[in-house]
Amino acid sequence: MSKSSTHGYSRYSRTAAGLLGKLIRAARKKRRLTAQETADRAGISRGLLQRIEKGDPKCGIGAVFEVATIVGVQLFDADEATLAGHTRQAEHHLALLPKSVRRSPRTVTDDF
Amino acid sequence: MSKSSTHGYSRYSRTAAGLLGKLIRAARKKRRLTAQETADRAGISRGLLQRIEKGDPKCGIGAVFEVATIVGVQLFDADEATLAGHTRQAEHHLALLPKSVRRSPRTVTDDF
DNA sequence: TACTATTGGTCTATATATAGTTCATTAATG
DNA sequence: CATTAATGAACTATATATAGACCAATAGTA
Repeated sequence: MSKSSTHGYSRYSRTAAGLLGKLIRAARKKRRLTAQETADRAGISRGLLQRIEKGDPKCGIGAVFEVATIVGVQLFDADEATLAGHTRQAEHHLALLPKSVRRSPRTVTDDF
Repeated sequence: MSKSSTHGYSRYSRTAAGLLGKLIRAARKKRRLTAQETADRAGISRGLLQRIEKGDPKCGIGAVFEVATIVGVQLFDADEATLAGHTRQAEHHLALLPKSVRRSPRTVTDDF
């Protein structure tokens, strides 16, 4: 973090992470899953689950996705197969784009 | 990671993280943003951006959300205000749920 | 084709996320 | 009301994510 570092990321990112955490927590309780059992199923510690539900932006996205899936919160509201389909589509889309982004030649004249 | 640790998270989580990375990469190139400039705007290193676009599940969710926002990939396809509204709704929903999940009393009889 | 920005990869030092405890408090349930 | 599972909040040691170089290969432009 080379930027401000005082508050880290943008408000939007923090809001999004916080919302996801709350959705996870609500879904977990709705399904009557204990924090410990949920953590066990996800293969993480109970402490990390607490941070995830609190919306800590430093949590690994894999751990968050894992927990979200377990408690039934769908990020892309799609199953595995559909997701794979979207992946192929994204790859196809990506293949059509230039492989490296060539920045505007900077108007090299460097005038003053 | 106390589980298998050989491949880490579930296939679904890895697919989701990978898809998100590809979407970010495609969106970045579509907007003609170089990796370096995007990383600078997000306040992260170029190396981390590479890992994010590659779908590395170990990347912090805050960093991923930050980059996603910058290149225009909306996780919740909603703006800041709408997100805050959803947050309040989640909080309300959460307030109605029992504060701690009481596991089935285990049929304590411990019979045999 | 020549030039050079962009990218991908590797490596190291540092920061920090995580697991795994412990303890106190809370709140379901009987 | 009593019991005790569940939670929240520290704390420490270890694993590892990250920044910040570096270099080589690629691929846009002119």
